[in-house]
Amino acid sequence: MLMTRGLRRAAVPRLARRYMCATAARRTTTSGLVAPGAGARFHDYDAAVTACVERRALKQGRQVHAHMVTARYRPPVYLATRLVIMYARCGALDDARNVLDGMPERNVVSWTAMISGYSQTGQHAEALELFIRMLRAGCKPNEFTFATVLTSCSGPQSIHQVKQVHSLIAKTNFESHMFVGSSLLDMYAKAGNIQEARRVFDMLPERDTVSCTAIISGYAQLGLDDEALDLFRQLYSTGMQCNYVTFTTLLTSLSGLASLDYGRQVHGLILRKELPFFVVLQNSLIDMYSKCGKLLYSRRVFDHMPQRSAISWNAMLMGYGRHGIGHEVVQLFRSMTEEVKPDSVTLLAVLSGCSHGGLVDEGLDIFDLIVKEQNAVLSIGHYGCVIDLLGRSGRLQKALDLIRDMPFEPTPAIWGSLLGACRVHINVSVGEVVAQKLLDMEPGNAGNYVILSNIYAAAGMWKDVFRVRNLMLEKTVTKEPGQSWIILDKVIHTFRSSDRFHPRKKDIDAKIKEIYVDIKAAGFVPDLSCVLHDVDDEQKERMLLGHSEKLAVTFGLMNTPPGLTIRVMKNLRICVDCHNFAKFVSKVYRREISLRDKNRFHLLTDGACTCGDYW
DNA sequence: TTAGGGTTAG
Repeated sequence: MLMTRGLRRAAVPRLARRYMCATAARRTTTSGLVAPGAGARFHDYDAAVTACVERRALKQGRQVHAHMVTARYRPPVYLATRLVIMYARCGALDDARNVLDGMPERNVVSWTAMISGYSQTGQHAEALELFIRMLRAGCKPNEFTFATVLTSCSGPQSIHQVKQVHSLIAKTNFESHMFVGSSLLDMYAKAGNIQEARRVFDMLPERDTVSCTAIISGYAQLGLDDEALDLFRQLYSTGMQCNYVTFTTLLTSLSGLASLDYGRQVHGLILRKELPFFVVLQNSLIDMYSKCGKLLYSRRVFDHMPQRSAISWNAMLMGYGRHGIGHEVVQLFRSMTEEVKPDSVTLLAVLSGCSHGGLVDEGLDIFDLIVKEQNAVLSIGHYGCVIDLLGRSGRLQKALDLIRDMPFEPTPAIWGSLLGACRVHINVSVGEVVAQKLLDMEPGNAGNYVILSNIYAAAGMWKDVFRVRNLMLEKTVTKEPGQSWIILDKVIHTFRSSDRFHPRKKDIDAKIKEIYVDIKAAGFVPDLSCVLHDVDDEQKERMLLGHSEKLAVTFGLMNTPPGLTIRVMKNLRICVDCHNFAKFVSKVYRREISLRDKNRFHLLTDGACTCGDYW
């Protein structure tokens, strides 16, 4: 009876009503006497709102709120805060904000709940703005506020924002609070300052799985895979507890390193832990095996998954594409459409897979089909893939037309893709137009000069090769330092161009000279257009021999038994001369060579490569 | 009384 006093039954949702009754029963049995009044109504509303918060029941929550308004009930701070939380958790941020703005006084909980609502829906500017309003209103943030607001320090100004929030935190004791510290170090790492992230981590009085995972993830996100792996080993040996997020993070770094042995070991650890099924973790395993060159293992993981997300399919499609297995890309894509809806990444994976797999027309057909049937929103990346497909098939003019007609300003990557096609199809006229665009856009990028020089050299236009070299000398050109690595017995051996400091430099030099004689006898001709320095031909040959991937292949040949595949990784795209070198080594020494460059795998067997000399 | 930290494909 009491519970419906002043509350029309029909207006109160069933869920809320049930909680109201439960509260009434409790109160009746404990006190034995329940008097009607404002106190009773508070508990009814409180229980009802709590039920809605727990169940994310927005509709019922709105009804309870409407009931308060109709009954002219003015909720106290606590209850109004619960309403803010209810709306914020249900994603109804405008309603949450209305309640917050209408509160005669607000506490740290109501401010924080609202900030959290904005953070979790990606409205970071609003979150930060509200945080500032909170400070101006004289409300002191607590550990929850700091942990929340830090997650909104993103975007181009993130490092300054993190530093500002950090200076506020430093005035409190919250810097060593586990959640605040984890959030702080995570944001420093995301903003690119791994040193500061590490400093915060090292200062934490206690560490848990999340804080350890956050710092490892920080190294992984910045591509510092070696450091991520080292830190994991160190923390693991001192008793760090791992969960599925830790393993997912670690697998990302092992993928980057292409460290198959560690990858398998971690997989074994995961199996022994008997963790429940997590899609994200399995997706990481698919990606790790594919980037380690073991597609069959990826497929095995993929096939055994009880559930798959679009990301699982995309990871598998990318894997086939990366290995140049075009027909599997197309076949898997067809199966995918029966199970889940392809997304924009799927289209990228299929287009790039068809391009790398040599299935030009199939790729163009799928592109037309998806664009027509699904009204897909196309990004510049999709256009890049189609331009790549047209370029691969030699339809350079069509590719040029598409660049002119597409609704995006062409980026250097787009022109670069076309320039690569001009090199493969030795098209000087289009190549010159494209190169001019590129040289205007990024005059300091050495790679563009090299490819233009390759084109002239392939066409026998030696005067122009000379002209490009002089052009390059006039500018200050830079090149990301190339490095290659090979993993033998879990030890990573890294080589830089003309590595002078490798402990086995003498042995490697002797072996590479021996290889050079052998492959030259089999018909290898060095491609001097890959060197643009103003030196004589003999010196050019010496410089080419210093390329990091040649050193790594040579080191592999020296240190692995006959018959074993040599697996080498490179951080940039492989150069024409090194590709040719590897082809001859595979033939003369009867060795399969797997070369993973920035974009894809080259599997070289008996003088031929799976990329079909287009990459 | 309550708000909170780490993760996968390109």
